[in-house]
Amino acid sequence: MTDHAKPLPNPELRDHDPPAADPWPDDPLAALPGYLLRRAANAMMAELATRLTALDLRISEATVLLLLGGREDLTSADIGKALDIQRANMVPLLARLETAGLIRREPINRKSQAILLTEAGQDRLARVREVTDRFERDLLDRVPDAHRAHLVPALRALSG
Amino acid sequence: MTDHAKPLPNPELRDHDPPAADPWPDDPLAALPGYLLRRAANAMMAELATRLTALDLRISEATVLLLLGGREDLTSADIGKALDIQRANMVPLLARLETAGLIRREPINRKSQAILLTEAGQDRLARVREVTDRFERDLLDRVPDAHRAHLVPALRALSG
DNA sequence: TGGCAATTGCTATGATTCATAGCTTTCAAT
DNA sequence: ATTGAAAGCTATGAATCATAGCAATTGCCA
Repeated sequence: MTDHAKPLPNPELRDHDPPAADPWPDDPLAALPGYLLRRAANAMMAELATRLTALDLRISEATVLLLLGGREDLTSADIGKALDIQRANMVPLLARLETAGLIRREPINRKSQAILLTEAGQDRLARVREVTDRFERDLLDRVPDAHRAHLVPALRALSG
Repeated sequence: MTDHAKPLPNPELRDHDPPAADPWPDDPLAALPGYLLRRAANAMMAELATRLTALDLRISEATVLLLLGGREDLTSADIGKALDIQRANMVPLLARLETAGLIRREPINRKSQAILLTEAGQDRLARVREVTDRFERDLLDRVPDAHRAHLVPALRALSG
């Protein structure tokens, strides 16, 4: 939930003058993009998870609602493929959403069923959108102007 | 382990002309920085984890070795604080490293003990550095030149 | 100096996430 | 008509992570 690594204790060299630049001059990890990527993602996801508790949703559940918005033709397997969730793991996820009355299932044929939002699901989705819109805005606000426009393209290059 | 979300099936509108630009024109998540951040981090961490299996180390274990490099004064609690790992969860982590002969413990007083690398630990650390150096280089190589320099500053703004 | 709060390292435990394997039913293509 | 693939599910195990509590020790402060 919290993800704020503390600087290492620095037994010797208590006073090194440039107090700016690198906030953790003795942390061998602070410069590693991979490490920073993980930390940033952890911190942001923890933040988002916290905000979503007000809607009684986990991140994965909110993501499913987002994906379902406006669509009425997606199967459990489709959603799983889009979000990289195993078929087996879709079961409890959708079960929870169904129990909460947010989704229902519509038979496509005797094998497949479409997952679609109930009215309650649409309402909840609207609130999810408020939370995520605000979240995305806050997230971008945290990155300095000079770098902001580069974040999405850079991340996109990494996620494929 | 895999983290490659597939585009959604697009039942209607099979041919929309600009085939470039947004590779997932119908994916409502593709534009969200938070979502991309999570996906990028998952993809990269899966990749790093795979590379580290050759050294029989998990990411958290390799990170501890990295942190321990050159230091001989860090306690379990120090490491935990630096990496944001609960004290309780440091126990099995360090136990595994100790069993593997990579670290040993040196009493500081009757309450605390310093964690330090054995010779084998130093050797393993050297190999960890090779893997992570290469990994960080490959990671940065994946992001287009125009955005590369902005990644670390942007991530740094998000992790604190 | 005596006492008390904080720290250390640990056990135990539960929640969450995620991957794998296997099963049955159904669809689809040859 | 048969067979291979897909859908949806169960069961299970691994890994990560958070919480609570405990005993011993330390350090601060009156």
